[in-house]
Amino acid sequence: MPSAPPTREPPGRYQLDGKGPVFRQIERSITEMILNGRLRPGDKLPPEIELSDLFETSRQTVNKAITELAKHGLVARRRRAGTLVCAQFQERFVLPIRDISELVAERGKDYSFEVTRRIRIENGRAGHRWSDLPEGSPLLYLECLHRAGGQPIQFERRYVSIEIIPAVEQEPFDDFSPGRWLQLRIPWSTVRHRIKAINAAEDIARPLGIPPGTACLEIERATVHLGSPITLVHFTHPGDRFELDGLFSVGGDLDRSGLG
Amino acid sequence: MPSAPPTREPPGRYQLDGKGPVFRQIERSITEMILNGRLRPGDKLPPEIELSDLFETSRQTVNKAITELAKHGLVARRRRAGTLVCAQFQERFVLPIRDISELVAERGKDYSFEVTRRIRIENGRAGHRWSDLPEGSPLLYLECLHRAGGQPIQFERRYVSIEIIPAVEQEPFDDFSPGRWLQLRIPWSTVRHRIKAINAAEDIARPLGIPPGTACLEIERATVHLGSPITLVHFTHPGDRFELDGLFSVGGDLDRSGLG
DNA sequence: AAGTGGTCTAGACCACACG
DNA sequence: GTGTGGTCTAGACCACTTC
Repeated sequence: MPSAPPTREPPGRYQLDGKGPVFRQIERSITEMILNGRLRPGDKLPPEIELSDLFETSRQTVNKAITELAKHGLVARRRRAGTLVCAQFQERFVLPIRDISELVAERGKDYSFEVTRRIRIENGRAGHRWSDLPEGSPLLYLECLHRAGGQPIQFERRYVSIEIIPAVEQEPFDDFSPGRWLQLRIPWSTVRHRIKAINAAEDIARPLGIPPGTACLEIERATVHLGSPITLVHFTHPGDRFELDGLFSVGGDLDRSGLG
Repeated sequence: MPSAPPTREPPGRYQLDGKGPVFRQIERSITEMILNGRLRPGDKLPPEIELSDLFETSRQTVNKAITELAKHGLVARRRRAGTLVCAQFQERFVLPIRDISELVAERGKDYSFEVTRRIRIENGRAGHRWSDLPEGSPLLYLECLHRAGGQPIQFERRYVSIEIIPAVEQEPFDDFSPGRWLQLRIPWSTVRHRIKAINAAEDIARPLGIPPGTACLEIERATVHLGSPITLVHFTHPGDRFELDGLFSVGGDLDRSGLG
């Protein structure tokens, strides 16, 4: 270990630390001041012009830094009024939703899937309905079981619009799961997710190998491309075998977390 | 309505549409080309210098636009190699997690809460454990029921570190729920979420007024500030009264969705 | 009216990665 | 080496919005 620097500045003045791009240094400097409480919610930051003097840089560079902070919700900007530290960095938590095969692989288990059912139906018939498409639209209905280390971990029920993706009728899904296959073939532009807890009904409990009534996490995903609904899928996971999780840090990685 | 423009360009060349800031126009132009399939995964975009000629603007402006697209995952940039259209706009879905009182208010129902239990404990005793803190740390344990239109919608069990937030011991939580109170008082810097489905045990089912075994969505949130764990909370929601949802669109709002 | 952020320019130097 | 993106500058004009 080299000796400590001669003077230990109290962290967080309008001051650069020389590490990395200047605009990142500015971001860090101000984020630290907010986290330290040196800048408190409602406080006004100096105008860009003044900050560019304090940091001895151009106004563009300051603007880039502060605009970034505003995107992350730490400050709010308004012309004439200036830049204010947000009352609360909003409840801006976000949760990533990832592909099951990746998650399984990441945990070092074998991933496998099996298409267990595959029928052509018309929308609205036989208890199948996808309300984003008109009655009678031709659909492919798929059921697919995903396993981690041999144990069922996700049961998938999916509708695919045959009008939009005619090729789906011929596809055997030997190499790729329906989700992957679609992902590789069709770009999406809008996706809606809904996440809820359900008690597993008999038809879901059986393939998953769990007692009926077991709590399951259900993720619904509706995918649209340029206004056309492409696929609607329900992923069902036994509650004791799967959870969503996400870590979120303000300003990137200032905080070494303190969490396991 | 003015008359339609004389020529209808096929959408998506390297061309501006005159609406809004130039860098947004560039973003739109390229996003459209990707969604249209005019630019396909793996395709290389012209270098910034060239784009700045095509769009008749400065390189800075082009850079700002493309950097944005890269952040959204539509393209990947590498020095020397150039800018490539991503194979798949990754599974970059994210799900916002919001405060229950806001959600309730948004749906036009009355929100209320009630602190139903409040005890001081030492970590690791009497069945209470928060593994991010050492054995024996003084904690405040709170239970709190949140209602929407009189109906229980969220049951909250929370630990607060008394060492970090001594004031919490005196706080009656009359005006603000524990979550709000902490939010106003303590900034956080890192948050971990876990979401799973559970069958409601008796002690949770009773306050929520649901039969034991009912599937519930459980959200765990651990909050840390500058390395110090602040609070750990479990929110439990009856599966039939609550769901998380989120809509995600590529490139902002190009797509009018096609979803209800 | 004036202060503040929003955007744009033309040019520059640098860092990196590939050939 | 050389092409490409990454960053920075000094200056400019404009658009809000509050004073």
